[in-house]
Amino acid sequence: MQHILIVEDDRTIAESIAFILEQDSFSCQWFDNGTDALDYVENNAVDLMLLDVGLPDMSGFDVLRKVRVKSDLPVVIITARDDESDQVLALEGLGANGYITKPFSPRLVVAHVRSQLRRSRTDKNPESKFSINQDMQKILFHNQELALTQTEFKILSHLIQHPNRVHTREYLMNNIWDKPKGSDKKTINTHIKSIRKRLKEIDESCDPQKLILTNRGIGYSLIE
Amino acid sequence: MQHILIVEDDRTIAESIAFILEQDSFSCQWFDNGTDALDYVENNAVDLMLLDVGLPDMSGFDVLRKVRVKSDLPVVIITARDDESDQVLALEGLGANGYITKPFSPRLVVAHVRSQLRRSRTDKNPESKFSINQDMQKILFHNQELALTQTEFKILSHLIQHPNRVHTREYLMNNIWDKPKGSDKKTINTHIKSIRKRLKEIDESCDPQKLILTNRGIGYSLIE
DNA sequence: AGGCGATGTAAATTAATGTCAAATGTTTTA
DNA sequence: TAAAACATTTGACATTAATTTACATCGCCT
Repeated sequence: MQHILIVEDDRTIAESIAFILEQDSFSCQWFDNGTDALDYVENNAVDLMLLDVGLPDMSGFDVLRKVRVKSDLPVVIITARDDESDQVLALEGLGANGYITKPFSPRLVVAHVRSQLRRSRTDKNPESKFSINQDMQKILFHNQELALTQTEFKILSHLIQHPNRVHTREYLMNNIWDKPKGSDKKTINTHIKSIRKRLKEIDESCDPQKLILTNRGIGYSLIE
Repeated sequence: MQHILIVEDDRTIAESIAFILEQDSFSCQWFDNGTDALDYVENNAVDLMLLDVGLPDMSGFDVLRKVRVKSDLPVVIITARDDESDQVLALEGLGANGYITKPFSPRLVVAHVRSQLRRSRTDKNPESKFSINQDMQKILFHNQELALTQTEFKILSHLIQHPNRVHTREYLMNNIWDKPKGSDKKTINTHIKSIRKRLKEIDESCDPQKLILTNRGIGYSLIE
């Protein structure tokens, strides 16, 4: 499932966007200010950011600038000002990926989101060794079913859905399954170990440590 | 040089767009109808298509549909009708990548084009020998991956992000990784040394001492 | 020449992760 | 409901990697 970050200080607007995005099977996280949003982006796997320009603590343009220092995250600007020079600045100067002017229907937002995410999907390797059946809670590896527990399923499917990037232990533990904060970080090691073991069971010749990479000091990542 | 296809039946508009795109060092090809444009797309290397909806022979939406059968070419729709449902259809249903409503300034068109063609910050700074992949916490040097430890990564990415200026040992040690103050300053030498070694491993012919400069008595700086 | 920093090597220290088994929690089943 | 079966968490310990320290030597700059 793809995860959308909504940064918008108008609660009503944010909620209507979130509502329709969730209907379209995106997951959402909402912040009403830039500071919290930037903090969240740093530590969580966000697929796209919807960013209002008029925020209480800082301009959305400043938020975008700060995001762009570190990442290529698709950012779609939402603004009440229909000013062409703002749009040029955002798209060309600051690296925004899309621009929507208020008023807009939530449907239009979804259209922009899908349009932006379509490309990154095609960038991804279509012939992954894995395939996920969310309904059945099953993952196929080389077309063979992996016997995974609940937690293992959650971890592995998250890694598969966001391959080629590092996921910190904190992130996995706090967001993938709801562990109280400050839990023993070694728990995740055990799960990873058993996921690797199960991969090996199916493909004796594979090197599970190269499929699920340990990024020392950071976390784990799945390589495609 | 990137090649833009303009499909627009209004000669004046097409020419003004082409003019400013060419100023921005894109090359352009113009057609005033869908049929010729589709034919051209089939047989030429086009990087992006600017597509008017109102064409004499067929709707721009039909052109887009036909393009999408075969390719993921970025297509930006240009239209005189500011109709939200059209926009939703184009972006979500037909797979358009951008949407501009008339009237618009040529500058805005360029902004959209650039926004669509921008991939990663990697090629934004093509002169730089380095690119940082924050997702994987990896640094590429001449497009080859550097095998860095955490501390080395932190130091080098800091140097890359603030090139051409001197960073004192104290600064690096206190800000990049939290060492207690008054630690042995030679620690940093060892890290720099090993970073240089890894640069040399990738590019035997390079002189790591000129890339990462020692500023005697002060600290280190990365030269671009 | 003298001093500062670079380099190479190595060892000691510290930290992160892997591994295993036992303890705890949860669900299923008889 | 109790026992069994399974899932998850935890802690102890082993293993591996990263970091720091130390020391000998070399070379450059003033």
